[in-house]
Amino acid sequence: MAVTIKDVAKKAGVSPSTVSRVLSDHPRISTETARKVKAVMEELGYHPNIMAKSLVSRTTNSICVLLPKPAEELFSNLFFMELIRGIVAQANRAGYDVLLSSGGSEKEELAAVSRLLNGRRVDGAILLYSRKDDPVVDFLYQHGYPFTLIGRSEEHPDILTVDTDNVQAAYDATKHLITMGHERIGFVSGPPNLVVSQDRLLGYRRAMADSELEVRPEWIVEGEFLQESGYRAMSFIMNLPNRPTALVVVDDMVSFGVLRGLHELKFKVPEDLCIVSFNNIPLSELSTPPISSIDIGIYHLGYTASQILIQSIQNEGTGARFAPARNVIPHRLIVRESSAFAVPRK
Amino acid sequence: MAVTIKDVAKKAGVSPSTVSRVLSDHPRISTETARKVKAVMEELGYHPNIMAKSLVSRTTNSICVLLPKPAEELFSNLFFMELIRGIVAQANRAGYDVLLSSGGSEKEELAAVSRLLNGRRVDGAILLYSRKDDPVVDFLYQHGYPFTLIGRSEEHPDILTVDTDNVQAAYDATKHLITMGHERIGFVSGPPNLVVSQDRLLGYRRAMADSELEVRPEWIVEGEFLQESGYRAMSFIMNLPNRPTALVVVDDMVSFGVLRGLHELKFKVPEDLCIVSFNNIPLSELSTPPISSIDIGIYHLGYTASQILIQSIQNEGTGARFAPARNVIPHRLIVRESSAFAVPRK
DNA sequence: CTGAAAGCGCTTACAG
DNA sequence: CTGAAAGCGCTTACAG
Repeated sequence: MAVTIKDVAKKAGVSPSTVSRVLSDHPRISTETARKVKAVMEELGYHPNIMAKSLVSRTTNSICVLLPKPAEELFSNLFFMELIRGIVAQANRAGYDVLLSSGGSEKEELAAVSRLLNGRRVDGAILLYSRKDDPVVDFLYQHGYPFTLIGRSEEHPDILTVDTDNVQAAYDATKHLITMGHERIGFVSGPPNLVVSQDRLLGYRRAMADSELEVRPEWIVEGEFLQESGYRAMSFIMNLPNRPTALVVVDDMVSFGVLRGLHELKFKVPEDLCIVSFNNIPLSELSTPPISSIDIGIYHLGYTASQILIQSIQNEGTGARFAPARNVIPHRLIVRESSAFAVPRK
Repeated sequence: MAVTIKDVAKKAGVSPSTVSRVLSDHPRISTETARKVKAVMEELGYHPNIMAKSLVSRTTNSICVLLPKPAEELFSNLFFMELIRGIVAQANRAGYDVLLSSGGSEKEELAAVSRLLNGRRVDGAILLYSRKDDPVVDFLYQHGYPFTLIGRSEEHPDILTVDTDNVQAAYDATKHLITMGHERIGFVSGPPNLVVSQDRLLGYRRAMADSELEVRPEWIVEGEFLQESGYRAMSFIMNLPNRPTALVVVDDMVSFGVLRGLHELKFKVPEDLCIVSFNNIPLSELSTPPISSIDIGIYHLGYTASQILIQSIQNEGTGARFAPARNVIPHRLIVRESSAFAVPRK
């Protein structure tokens, strides 16, 4: 049987209320009493029961993170791990625990969220993905539970989100290639129904248009956030009659596939084809050649998501809102060897 | 204010006890009553308060996973993510929630564990690393809390662990190279104080000894579980007068460094040097060339760790023990291009 | 098969 | 500054 507040109270010759007050550093407690009670707690090895505290305080000091279903694991595990590291680091710093949840099916996912939030096991949630018409988002939104979306929601512009300005990021990536003298630039995209694919494609188009460069439909290939996509895209793109001299690739993992495909086809990077991609996962500087990539600050995204979620939990009821609904984490282009080839001027 | 058991009881015209019994599928409840109560629960949108339940049942249906400190993040994030995926999948299936915790310093780590276990917030813990003289292990062990170690403990042979037979795995890897005709085989190791480095080195030595092959000290290089280590090792090893024709490398990430180093030095894999490494992370089949690797079933390791932990939690008190203390997950060699070069017979 | 009562370990107005 | 009491939402012997 664990030591309770009563045991401490009895041994210290005070009431349970007093022990509780010492525990929460209540101001109106004499230094003497506090000292004595603390000594007894130490002596008895007292540890407050978190569940009991939660029950009465109606707050859990926990948040949950919802992993996407395996089927939708479009990004690399590296991406999620980095996100989670950021979330856990910030949450722990703020005194919050992080609960991980991953539903098998969409139904299970919703059931899990309902159990955790309705069951008052966590104070809020972070969603690591943004789908269209997500029932989980609807659930959280309708019940008024605090939550943060890593990504962007088109349906609910007022919910808390942390995101990259993907349009601008793609614009920057494309502009970099244009500055290097490239005029025929292709785009290897992800699943067309994902907001991130759309945004990055749009940024690419804008940069091309701003420089009055042609975008041919066959230069744009859609696929998954998987190496295979990049791999497969190469045999198509490199066989085009007037093929691009550079590519903007939607994700580093896809770029790995691109590199492998080019290697097999005996093309050289960056001489035959320049590449810039997104996310700057740790491996992108280790490939042969190292890949130029837009660093979107994954850890920072997670860290911020946790921060604004906890803020909104703690300000619940007060109505105060410190973070804007949409939080954009700055990105920056890291230039490496894969784009280090200037096209000779004609 | 959320709907409680009392609200349901009142509306259904029964006592709270009955509602509670319906909730836990108590056998001695009439079908009629159960039906009615369930209907009311549905109607009112009742969700049991998990904290209240935990408080009285003295069990949380949660486990925590302790991430290694950033400083000790020797393995790749990919490795941990895969482990966590396995843990979360099994735990959720068994009706358990998973709490993630990562201490900044060793002190914070211990404080977190103490808070979670002593504070009865979780029923048990999984440690993702095995250090020597780990105070966290000592703490859990002395308090008799259920926990599982992913790795091997030399100090406490009786604690629950899930592990790879690393000696055998390294033996197999080395034997594979020997079978291909290699006689001068080197070993790129990890930090010498880690059990996994020691075990794999031992397996290598045994395989070499069994085949009566010489092991020269300069063929063995120690480092970190980082790409840099492999990278740096190459300029040393490839400049040896009588250099190896094959290498056993302690980890796939290190192999990536090895490949990069060899590429820069203009050596070809597998023609100039064959490579076999460990862990078979998803990327090892995507490098140029794809790396032969010992698949240690990372997801499976996590899955099993969760399984035996939850088993031991549920059998606590009964004294029953279904899993042996040490659980070994089988490994297997995946041969790829990096070792697909047979040394010509002399 | 069902209910009244006690209790899990804590907090917090209300008094004093 | 401190204590007695009520209560957070649930479970579970004990009766009947």
